[in-house]
Amino acid sequence: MINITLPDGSVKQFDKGSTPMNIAFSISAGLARNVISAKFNDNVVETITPLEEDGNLVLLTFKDDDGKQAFWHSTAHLLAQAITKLYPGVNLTIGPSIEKGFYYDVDPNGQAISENDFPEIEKKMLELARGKHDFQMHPVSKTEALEYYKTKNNPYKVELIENLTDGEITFCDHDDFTDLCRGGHIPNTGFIKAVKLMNIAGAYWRGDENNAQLTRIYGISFPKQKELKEYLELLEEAKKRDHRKLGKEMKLFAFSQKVGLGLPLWLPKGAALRDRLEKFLKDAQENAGYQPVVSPHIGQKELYMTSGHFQKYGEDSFQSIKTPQDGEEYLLKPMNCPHHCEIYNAQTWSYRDLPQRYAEFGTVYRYEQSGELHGLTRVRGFTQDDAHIFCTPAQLDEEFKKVIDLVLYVFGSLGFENFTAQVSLRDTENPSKYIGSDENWEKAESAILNAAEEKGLTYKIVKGEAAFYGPKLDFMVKDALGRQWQLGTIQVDYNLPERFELEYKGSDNEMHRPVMIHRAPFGSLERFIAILIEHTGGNFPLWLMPEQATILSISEKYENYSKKVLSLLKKHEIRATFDNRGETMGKKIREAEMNKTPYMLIVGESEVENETVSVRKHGGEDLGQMSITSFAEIINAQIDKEIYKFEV
RNA sequence: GCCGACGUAGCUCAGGGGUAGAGCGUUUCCUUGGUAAGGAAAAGGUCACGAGUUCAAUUCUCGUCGUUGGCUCCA
Repeated sequence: MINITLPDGSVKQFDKGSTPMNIAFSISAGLARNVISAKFNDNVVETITPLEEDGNLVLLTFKDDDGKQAFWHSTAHLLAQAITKLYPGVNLTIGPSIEKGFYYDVDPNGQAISENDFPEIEKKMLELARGKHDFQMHPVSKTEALEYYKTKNNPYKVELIENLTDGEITFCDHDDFTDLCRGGHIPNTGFIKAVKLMNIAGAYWRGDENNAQLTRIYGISFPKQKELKEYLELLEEAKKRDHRKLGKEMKLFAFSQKVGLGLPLWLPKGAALRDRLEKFLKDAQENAGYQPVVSPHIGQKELYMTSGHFQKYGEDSFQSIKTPQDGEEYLLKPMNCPHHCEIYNAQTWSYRDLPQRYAEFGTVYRYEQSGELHGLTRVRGFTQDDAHIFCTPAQLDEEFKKVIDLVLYVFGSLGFENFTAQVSLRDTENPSKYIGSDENWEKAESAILNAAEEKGLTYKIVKGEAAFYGPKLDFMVKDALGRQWQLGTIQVDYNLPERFELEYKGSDNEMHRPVMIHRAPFGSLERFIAILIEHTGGNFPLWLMPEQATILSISEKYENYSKKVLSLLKKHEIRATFDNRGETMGKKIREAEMNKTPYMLIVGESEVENETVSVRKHGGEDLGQMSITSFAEIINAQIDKEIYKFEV
């Protein structure tokens, strides 16, 4: 007998070799019908895996994340089977589950698979699924496994197997299909009732652009048709929040082919929104002891040779700017830090002067790959809310923590609660990607980890994601479609101070090297605003809204009074417009609703008589008639609630 | 940069080898209206650009540019 501990803490005895499915049955038949996977001692196992020892068992259904993963991974097998049947000769590679669904990478071996083929593949998959074929794992020896795929002429699987150790290699069979697989399946294909192939894309084998390009098919599946329908509807809703669509509709920004790829143009409403965000952060930074600085948009090539940026990125960047004089080379500024280092170097410093915190909304230009450009989230010209803190090594921890506070304040004020903190460290196996000594890197990395710990951040560590000069703490936020973007970033840097020979005089009367913190709470204004648009669906906090109120006159007769209201609102610093067109009230309200205007002020005979406005909120709530002053109070109270001061 | 899809009016999109359509928006006229579309008329397009096939190309083919979904990259 073995003792199985269930999630509720209860311990039950079962025969040795009982499977999770046996155990599910012993609890209830209903549960057993829905169990698709299981976790034994934190490892995902099959529902038919015999359990041989005591342990904790979690039975998983499609509602559990791990259950979904098993479900989707199993569907990937099904996709592979369908493709193999429809396109004999394709070479299968890998087919994992992902956050939302699964994909399979195949080498089509010269055959063309396109989106047009999806319906046929989906049909085949469902047809195969209906056979209720069991997924069955069995171990194979390395020799056997290699033999199997060599016969099939599949170099990809052979490569995968060669990197595995004998004894840990398993195949998974279902129906007449066999695939190399480490496990995590649902009991049988019959659970898969709804399948949708989402898109097709090129992907490099093993993610290396020097390797062959494979065809990747993305898909998603569900136990019920209804769930698929709901998922697709959710996707449609998300698309409505796309910042590229809303940015155009709300006249915030535009792109022009004539101006150039990835070079955003800010229209008046968007520029004003940006301005408000800048002012918001400038106020907070002033309270936090930052000093504004300004540096030019270009700098001598030599500057970026000193920093190392040119050696690292020069080839793939905008090329140098020609001058009438021979031998002069200037570059568009890709980073503000070299300039700020020279600002620090403009005078001599004592340890008593540190930290120096230099802040600049600096516009930088980077030649991003054309395929990578994406609305405002990935552009070639953008403005960083950049600052560099020059401090003594002893001040580093404190300064770093203060920056975390500032970033959290910014995110909190703008409603970004669902961020991921990511500590990006260097890839120690690839030292040529980085500059500076091991000692400096270790100091910088431990400073970040300590600060993140002390601030109680939940963070994940990613090796190999550091900047070339130092490790980072990044704050990542997802867009409407679930794609993750880096917004805020804080970086510790011992290396640029060395390269720029930055110094201060210590209490010991000797010269010392300061440490630098690079930081940007927004990251870039462009990307931040893009994500803000997607999170709010264009319904920004009132203090950011381009248009806070609009006056809708019931007829043109009330033009004079409406204009008076408009000027009163202006006196109260409320951004308002006046719609005096000869349209019906229904139409004006509809348009204001579509426009996302937070407050509609209706003006007719009664309002003129009483010197009031009738207030309708976006969404339909009727606040009734009130004086302009009362309305202004409501607006200001709401703004005060939304935006608060950053205190150090 | 790589693989795939797409590019028709200001916007959203339909169409299709014989030089174009809808809705919304715009303009004008009628209507002067009380909480999500009042009515009518008009203007508006080298069908992204270039080449090829064809009697004829916006439609088919190729190329370029752009957009887009991924991959790679991201100081």
